[in-house]
Amino acid sequence: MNISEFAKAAGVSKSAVSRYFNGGYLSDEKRAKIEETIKLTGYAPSNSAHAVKTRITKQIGVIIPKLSGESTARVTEGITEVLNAEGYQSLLANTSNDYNKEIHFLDLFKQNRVDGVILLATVFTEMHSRALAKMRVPVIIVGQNIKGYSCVCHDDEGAAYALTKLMMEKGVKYPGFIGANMSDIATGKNRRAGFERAVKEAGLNLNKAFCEVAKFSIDSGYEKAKQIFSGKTRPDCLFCATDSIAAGAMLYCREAGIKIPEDVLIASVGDNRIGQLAYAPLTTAHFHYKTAGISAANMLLTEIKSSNSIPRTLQLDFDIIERKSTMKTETV
Amino acid sequence: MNISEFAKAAGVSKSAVSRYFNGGYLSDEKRAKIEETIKLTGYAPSNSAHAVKTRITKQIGVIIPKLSGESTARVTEGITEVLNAEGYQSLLANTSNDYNKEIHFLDLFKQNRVDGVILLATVFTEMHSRALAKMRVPVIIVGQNIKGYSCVCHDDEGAAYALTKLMMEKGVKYPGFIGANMSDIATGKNRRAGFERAVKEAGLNLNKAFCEVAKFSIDSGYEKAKQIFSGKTRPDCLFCATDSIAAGAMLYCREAGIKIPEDVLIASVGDNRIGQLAYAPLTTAHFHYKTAGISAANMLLTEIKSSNSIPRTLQLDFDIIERKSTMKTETV
DNA sequence: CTGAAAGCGCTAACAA
DNA sequence: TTGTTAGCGCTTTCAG
Repeated sequence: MNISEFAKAAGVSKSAVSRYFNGGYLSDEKRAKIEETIKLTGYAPSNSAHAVKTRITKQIGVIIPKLSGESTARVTEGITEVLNAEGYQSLLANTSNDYNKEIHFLDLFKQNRVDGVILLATVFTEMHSRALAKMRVPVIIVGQNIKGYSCVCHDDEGAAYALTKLMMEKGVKYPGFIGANMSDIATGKNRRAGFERAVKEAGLNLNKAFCEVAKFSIDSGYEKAKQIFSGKTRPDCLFCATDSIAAGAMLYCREAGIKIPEDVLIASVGDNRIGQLAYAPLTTAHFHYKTAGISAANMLLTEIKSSNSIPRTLQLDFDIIERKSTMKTETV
Repeated sequence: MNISEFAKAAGVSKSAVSRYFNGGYLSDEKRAKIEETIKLTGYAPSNSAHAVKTRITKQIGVIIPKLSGESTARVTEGITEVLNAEGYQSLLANTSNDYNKEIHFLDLFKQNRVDGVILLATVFTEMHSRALAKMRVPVIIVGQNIKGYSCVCHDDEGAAYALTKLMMEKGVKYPGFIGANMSDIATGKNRRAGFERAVKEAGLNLNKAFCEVAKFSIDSGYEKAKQIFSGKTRPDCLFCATDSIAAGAMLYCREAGIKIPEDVLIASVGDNRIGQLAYAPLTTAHFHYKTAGISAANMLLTEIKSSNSIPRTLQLDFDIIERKSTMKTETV
């Protein structure tokens, strides 16, 4: 059923119907007639046709690196919550950590004429800039701080620093590190920088054999921990870039009989549920992921409404949560 | 830029451009011209306009009860993966466990003229049937087995039975249960049924004081475990409807000094990552969530293509994974 | 193989 | 307040 048929059924003009749905002048009488006919027919106007005329789709493209991961899930949850509340819908694109797909989805979003885009970024390349430049709609980047774009991000360096420092203060001597790929500025580079700053401040040397780069998974954390702990000497503390990596490392430690925190302290960033319940509850930096999603969505909606606004960056703070994995009395 | 402007820029007719994008007859010469001009201008045809004409949006509405939860995330991941691969986009609607919102989103999807709907169902009411009846597109229901609809679901009763039986065989005498709301047929009713069947078969009586209903959260599991374990007598085994609930229960046990598996066996359904890493690794039934998502999406796509097909139900099997939380030698 | 033209369902002047 | 009308950007006959 289309607007003409519906208008006829209701005994009013197309315009009246259009006005009813878009809030124009309308007599109560016609309004009542229309409402009644809606109940009868279940008519709902077509978004597509509406979009062709108005160039407003009320759809937002959301690009995420993966769905089954607590942090991205929480960000996405925050995003969709405010988007839905404001009458927008989310076109969700999952890249499965393949950032070439980000470009692909950006193109798709262009065809869909979305009103805006939120990109949960990992690696940001030249290709990304080019693809984003072509989008004629506001874009918000979450999780990375990229010059020239509106961003919502976390204090990765600060969190890694605080966590590492907390361990340093327990008097450890041989710091270990399992990080993420350095091309991921926030998770890879910045967290590593924070770790190194704290190590340096403590006057310690970094043994390269204790430093590894893992993928974002428990399995990968397990493997890297195995490598690190299978040498003659072992670290007495381990900073992991993410909770998943730490979870994998802890799994290995349990198997290998390495005690946490007696033999090695462990800390990581993210505050996943997993860390809370682990056999050695994990010291972590709580990032406000959902808040990040909410903020990003609000930022986007603001930009959509005010058509042209300058890029701005929102950095969210973190909370250090100390749990058993670093609870060791000083041994200096 | 629209098709007319683009056609002019490329020196061809609108029809030629349309044919280029939709695969009609076209000379190589024109094809080349068009391709070149696309590179130059970055033109992409509007999905909305396309949808108005063809009534095909290439969008699928996906309704989920929540995003940050491993099982739904994995189902959704499976869904989006095949949808994207087939050139469809997912309009994601998160109800935050408020099933009135499901009706709302169904209405929205009608306006969006989505090509199909996938509903990760929890509670299914009369309102749902009515709303679904109004949709003129194929619908697949995931997670529940509902008469008259195409469904992809799990063997909830069987999994609960197998898990409970596994515990019964260890010679326990006082079964405990933390379930989900009975209005959720799959998770609430069926899992409870499986549990009770195994208990009955073992010739044991169910102490009502050891049975609780929890929400889908760690916190709720914790609270209910507290209630169950704070009486004079205690259960010596505990079946939980979900891993989150079990996780909460384990958290309480750890606090209360109740040893797993020495004092109480625990098992639950879902195989969340959390169970693997827990201080007492959790015995669980692995449900193939991602496969469910993939199957549902494929089923939907099939229905979309073949316009009219009869409802069918696909029930996925499970795997029992025994871990330490039930590893107790028989004490008969 | 190609272009002109009609029309998808809707909105938004405009004149009444 | 209202209805008429001219499109929005695209597809798709249809005649060439």
